Amino acid sequence: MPRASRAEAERHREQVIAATAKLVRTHGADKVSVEQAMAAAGLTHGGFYRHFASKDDLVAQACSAAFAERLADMTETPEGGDTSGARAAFLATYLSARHRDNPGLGCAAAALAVDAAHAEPGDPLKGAYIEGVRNLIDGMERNARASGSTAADEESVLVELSTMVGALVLSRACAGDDLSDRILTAVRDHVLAAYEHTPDGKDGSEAAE
Amino acid sequence: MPRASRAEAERHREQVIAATAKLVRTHGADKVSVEQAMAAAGLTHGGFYRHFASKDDLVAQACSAAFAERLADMTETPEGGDTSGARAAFLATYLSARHRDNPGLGCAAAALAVDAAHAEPGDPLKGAYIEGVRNLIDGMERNARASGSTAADEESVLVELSTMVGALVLSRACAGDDLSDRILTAVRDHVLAAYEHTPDGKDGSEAAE
DNA sequence: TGTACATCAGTGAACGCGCGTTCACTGATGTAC
DNA sequence: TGTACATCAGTGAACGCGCGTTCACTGATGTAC
Repeated sequence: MPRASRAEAERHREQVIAATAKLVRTHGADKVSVEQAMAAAGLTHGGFYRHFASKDDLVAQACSAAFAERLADMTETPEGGDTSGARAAFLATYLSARHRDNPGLGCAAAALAVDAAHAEPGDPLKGAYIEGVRNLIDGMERNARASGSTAADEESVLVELSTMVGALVLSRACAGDDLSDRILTAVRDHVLAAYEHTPDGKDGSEAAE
Repeated sequence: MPRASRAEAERHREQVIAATAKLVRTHGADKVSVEQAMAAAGLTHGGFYRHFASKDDLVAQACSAAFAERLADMTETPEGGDTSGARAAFLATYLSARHRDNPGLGCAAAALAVDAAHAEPGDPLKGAYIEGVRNLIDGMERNARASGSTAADEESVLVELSTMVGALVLSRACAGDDLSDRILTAVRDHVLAAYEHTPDGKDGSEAAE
């Protein structure tokens, strides 16, 4: 494959970013090699630098892409029609065993938090992560307001996000042990219970995909 | 230094573990080299395998040591005499900028969660982490009961731990940005407010070191 | 208590490996006429 | 529309580096007598 058309090259670039977005959430930024990322688009590693300035550049773009995936999911759901149960369903899905066991398709804020924390101030990953979290918080606030929740202020959203991210991160770290499910269940019950006391709150505990 | 006495060798081993417990929380398990760990005891890397079976072995021991440090802190505080404000002080300290900015001296559950999540089932780090979290949860339950809290059941403790770990992890990932402080403050206010409604709850928001 | 010897903590060089990055090269794509 | 040429996406080998691990060696420590 000595020369691809521009359209093909662009598709390759997108494939590499999408694959890296998944790999990076599953294994961590340092465990994904340039070779693996390129192989995901059927390419060898040599052509990497025609697409990206550096590995850090790719990782940052993959981080943004991972956040964007989830944001698309979040804003999609309410379009279905019924907005009342959507939020409960979102929470139940977030705190499901399926989400715990598939970090590659899941929340970037949880999966990349430690990579972002270890990134130096100048690292593009840090910027991409912070922007992603900002957008995520905005999305949660909008959804909370749309569903008529009483807890739509920033503080409530920050607490809720912290609780959910913490539960997911801890349950992944304890995966394989009883404790992992107990954390997920306890937090899911707690967060959902808070919404049964809300105007149009519904029990969505079995609404996960 | 061609041969140290047994007592010296044992002290060296402890120094290496203690230093690694700090390094691993600050930079992540993969970013700490055998050479760095040994240098912390003034040694060269060659003698490493007289102390540890492998790097993974050292990391697992460092993980256990990191959890043990924190548990010692937790059980120490109430001895001071006044148990009522101790828990609020612990929470405020946990959610302080100081804790965020010094992961090397801080909570192992938060700092090592992602490393533990990436560890394979057989990896000794995973076992050490899970045991550490178990002990931490037990300690929190005991403290909650000792302070007469109404939320001393396992479920409440799991929710509280998730919230605190999530807030710390997110605030570290966003360090340098406004958002980082906002997360810490929001969650600190929220968690402390929960204790003002408790029998002997006191406002400990400024009790942090 | 002294002596002779075995043990073993620590050294420093070397190994093999995987990684990010660079580079000369290839040949189809894209463009200028 | 065709031709001639420049561009540049992708290849594969090579680089330098840091890492975990191994090993022959050193010489003080620990022990047996």
